[in-house]
Amino acid sequence: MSVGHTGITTGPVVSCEEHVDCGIRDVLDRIGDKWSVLVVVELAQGMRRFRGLQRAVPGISQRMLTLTVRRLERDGLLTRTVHPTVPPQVEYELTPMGHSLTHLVRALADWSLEHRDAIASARQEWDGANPGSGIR
Amino acid sequence: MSVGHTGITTGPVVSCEEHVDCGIRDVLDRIGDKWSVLVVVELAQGMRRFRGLQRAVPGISQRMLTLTVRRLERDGLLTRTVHPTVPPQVEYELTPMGHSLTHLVRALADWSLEHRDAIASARQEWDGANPGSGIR
DNA sequence: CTGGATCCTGTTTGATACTG
DNA sequence: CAGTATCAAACAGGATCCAG
Repeated sequence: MSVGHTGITTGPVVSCEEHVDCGIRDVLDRIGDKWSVLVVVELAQGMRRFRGLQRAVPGISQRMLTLTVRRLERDGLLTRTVHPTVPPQVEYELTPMGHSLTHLVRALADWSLEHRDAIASARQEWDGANPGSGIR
Repeated sequence: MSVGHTGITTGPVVSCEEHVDCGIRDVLDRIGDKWSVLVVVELAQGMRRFRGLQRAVPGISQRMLTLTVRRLERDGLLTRTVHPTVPPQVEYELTPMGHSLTHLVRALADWSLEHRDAIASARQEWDGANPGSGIR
């Protein structure tokens, strides 16, 4: 560490002016995939079981739901509680860190809603000006 | 999912009353890819040319930079200005909407920095408890 | 019910070579 | 400098079958 600007050694508040990558990639690799955000949003409303999650997130396959919750569990964003009953019962619930992530997701949703129209028209205009460009 | 079923509507934790997907997918498809955020962060500091961008985003290939800026241009997040000189000069600059996106990116970076340690240790712990699971 | 294991497909990305 | 074109590798995701 060579930055001694404020004399603080371990607690840099945010400064994206120095490095392009401020660790954003870590978050995006986590929530940027196809299903994680949807699962987190559903779990924001309370504990869910496997089937409940799958029903709540239409279109997700068994395989992808398993992979998604495993990754979220690995990152400490949710807990997985197995009840050794028959048939088996597994409960998924957000951790405090998982709940804090929902605030970020909220910000994402807000920005999305605020600009979706502008983006849609920008796309339409661009596609009109650049026919057959292959960009999507 | 939200209406007509058993009333577990435990309050407005997240205001996604109608759909689990509030349009978040639109944003994530846009900025969730490997390079867009890095390009946007670099452009947040001002106008850049093609080579400048490529130098500022280490590891990006010519091809991916081209694709990335084209998509961002299509979505109205940046402008591409061609100067018919020799050699050619192309300037990229964020639009107002692109700048507003940087605020969201900042929120992402904030959350990331705030929780990166907790996530790292959670991963380490999980990996220790689940050897050879193949999850990453 | 909760997954693990396999196979298969489309998309994304990187490397390389070439152009105006 | 600023791309385009092409090929191949890597990966994510879906479908299906099977097990505890």
